[in-house]
Amino acid sequence: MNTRDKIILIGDTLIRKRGYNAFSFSDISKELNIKNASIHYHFPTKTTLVIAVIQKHLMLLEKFKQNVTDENAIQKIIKFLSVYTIAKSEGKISVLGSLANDYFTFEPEVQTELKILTDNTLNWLTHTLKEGKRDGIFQYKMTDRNKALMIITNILGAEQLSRVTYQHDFHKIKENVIDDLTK
Amino acid sequence: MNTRDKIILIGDTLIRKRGYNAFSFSDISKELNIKNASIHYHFPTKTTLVIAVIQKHLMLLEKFKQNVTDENAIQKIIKFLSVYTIAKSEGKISVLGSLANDYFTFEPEVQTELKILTDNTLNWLTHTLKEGKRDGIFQYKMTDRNKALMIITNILGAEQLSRVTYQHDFHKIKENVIDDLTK
DNA sequence: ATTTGCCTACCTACTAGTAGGTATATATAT
DNA sequence: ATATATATACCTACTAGTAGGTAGGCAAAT
Repeated sequence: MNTRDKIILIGDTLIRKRGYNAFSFSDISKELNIKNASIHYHFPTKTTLVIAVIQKHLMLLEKFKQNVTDENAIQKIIKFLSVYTIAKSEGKISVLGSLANDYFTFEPEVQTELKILTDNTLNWLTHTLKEGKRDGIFQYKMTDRNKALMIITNILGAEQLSRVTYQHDFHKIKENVIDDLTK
Repeated sequence: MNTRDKIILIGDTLIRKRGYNAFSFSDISKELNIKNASIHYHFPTKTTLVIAVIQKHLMLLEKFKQNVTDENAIQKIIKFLSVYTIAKSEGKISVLGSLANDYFTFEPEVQTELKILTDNTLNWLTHTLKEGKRDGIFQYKMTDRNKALMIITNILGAEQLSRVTYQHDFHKIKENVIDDLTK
């Protein structure tokens, strides 16, 4: 892996473990054993780095969508949630959750990119729920987008809350989300 | 109001609007038109300030509990959720949500206080749900604590997500939580 | 006379970011 | 093949500004 990609990877981890405003370029440079100025060679500002991190996740989301296109709705949802579970087991919350928290401290460009990632995620979830309902796998009364909102907020909230309470709470919430959908 | 309480109030607002790691003592001193060092007179460290903020919310929670003791479960839940709605309309998320995000950047004492606030909130919610179920007002299959977890994560997640999407999403999620409980 | 609540004036450590230099590799022109 | 130019990826050394925090002084209230 080249240095640029390593910086993105470490930045991503720091954002999701500690938060955007709780890490500095020197955290990254120390881990890579290069100098602070060298990080600025690859990313002139912290803003350009966080945008690169968001764009990596936009790419990963597209890949994920393609990987699960042939599966049924319930399998899609289970795999979607397992992405958050795996990250959680490594002490990381989602970029979406972490950066949403710091939303008002960002420059407009970052806010725009984050909006795109959020909309993409929410749209995929909405569409997948609709598909599952059409196929008689899922039951719920509210609109598809509202159900998507309920599920995504359960996950984002669970990531946060289980930092304070117990890791186990995250898994309980995830199980409840799936049980509730399939009844 | 004395200066100490003003500092707590401004600190509280900054934490909930921008996050713990995105504000400094000078943000507070500028707003109060006093010097940076004077903040340190009241709160020797940033840690002591955030603890005072959490403890204020512990007090407010106790007051809230007392205020609603005579109401029925559904009214209790509605009033509980409206606390978050009012804050949201002022651009503030809950202390719980904001500080949970920065959990790993805190000293142990802060983590302990935050755990207490979280447990108190969760316990009250669990107890109120149980009460409503006993009285035939609420219907749900999972355990009381699990239901409490689902509701609180919906709210915490909604606070975050609606920063990125639309203010309106927060209200939709809140309505869904109440509708789902009462069916 | 002591406490309260602020002040001036400072400190150290760190932040993001810049200027300018260098070794190495690669591409191009002679 | 050799000289030259260019790009890459780092470096040292620096800047201006901010972070949290401290020492000691002073006026007013208790």
